[in-house]
Amino acid sequence: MTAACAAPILTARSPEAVLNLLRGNGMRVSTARRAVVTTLFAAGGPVSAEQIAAGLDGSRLEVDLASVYRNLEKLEQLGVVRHFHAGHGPGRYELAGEHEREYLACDRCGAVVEASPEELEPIREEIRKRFGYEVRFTHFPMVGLCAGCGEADL
Amino acid sequence: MTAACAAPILTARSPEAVLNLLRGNGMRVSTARRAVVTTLFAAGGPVSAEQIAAGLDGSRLEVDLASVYRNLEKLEQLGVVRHFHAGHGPGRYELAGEHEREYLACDRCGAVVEASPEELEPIREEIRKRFGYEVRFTHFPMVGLCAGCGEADL
DNA sequence: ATACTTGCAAATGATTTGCCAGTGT
DNA sequence: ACACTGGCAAATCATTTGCAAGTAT
Repeated sequence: MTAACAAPILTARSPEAVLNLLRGNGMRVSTARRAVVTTLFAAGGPVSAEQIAAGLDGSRLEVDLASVYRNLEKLEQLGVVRHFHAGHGPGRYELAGEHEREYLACDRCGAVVEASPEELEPIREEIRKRFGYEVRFTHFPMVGLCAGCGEADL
Repeated sequence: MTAACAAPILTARSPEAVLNLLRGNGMRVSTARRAVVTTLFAAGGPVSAEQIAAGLDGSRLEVDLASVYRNLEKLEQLGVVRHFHAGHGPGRYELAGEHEREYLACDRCGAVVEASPEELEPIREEIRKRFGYEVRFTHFPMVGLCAGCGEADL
């Protein structure tokens, strides 16, 4: 196999673009692989491996879960996919863009909002100064209560 | 059984104090229970259920893991114990103090440092303002690279 | 004596791995 | 043809649950 590219190659515009990218990296385009990719495009946001396996519409499993995980892993190595863990529950996968994404997750309803590294920089800086830690909310988002759940709490 | 107290009752000074607290709440003091409590005191910091079951010294399992989890759950309901999830890997349990604790975890080496809600308030405020989220790093710490691992990274 | 507890086994949920048959190229 | 893949079953990891036997009170 050709050497895998660890750094994100480019923002994939379409399922076909990704599929070609795969071909270019010595990977084959199988039905399962195609399903994972197109489902990821159709989802338009973070989804679980199980959702991908079910083909979004929650119907019967169209692709074996093991294959989904194996494909997601490879796609992630190619920089086409990324995933994060929002509290309890399964990991969430989505197409990777050219810009890094960080998140905030609601502990109660599971809602996830995206944040850009730039707008989180002041926070990162504060933590860096105070604790010497370089925090990232890309793989493990910040967890708390979203506006809605926070109100319901009072 | 007596109504369980959800709010933290008091800071437990000693294993005996906790054990008495349990008795006062209609719980019995069994060998397994005693082991969990004393191990928690001996640990002096966050440990996994497995470590507790092994009796710290990593020897053979002294208490069944299921019992450890069951006990930790009850102790947590009583406000004597708390736990958090630092990235991948098992949850970490420790004695609860009177003050709430938040954490920062290193994604690479697993190191966890404690932070007080007060020193994190500016960050909480920033997030509140910017996203309307009320974040807490008590159950899901902030994750990143600690000073040591960050350097090794460059 | 009785209810609370335990150990052990089996079940869960998320994810990974072994294997061999199937298929892109 | 041949290496890459997929499906399926079994294995892992962390945690939970069912149960019958054991024990604190």
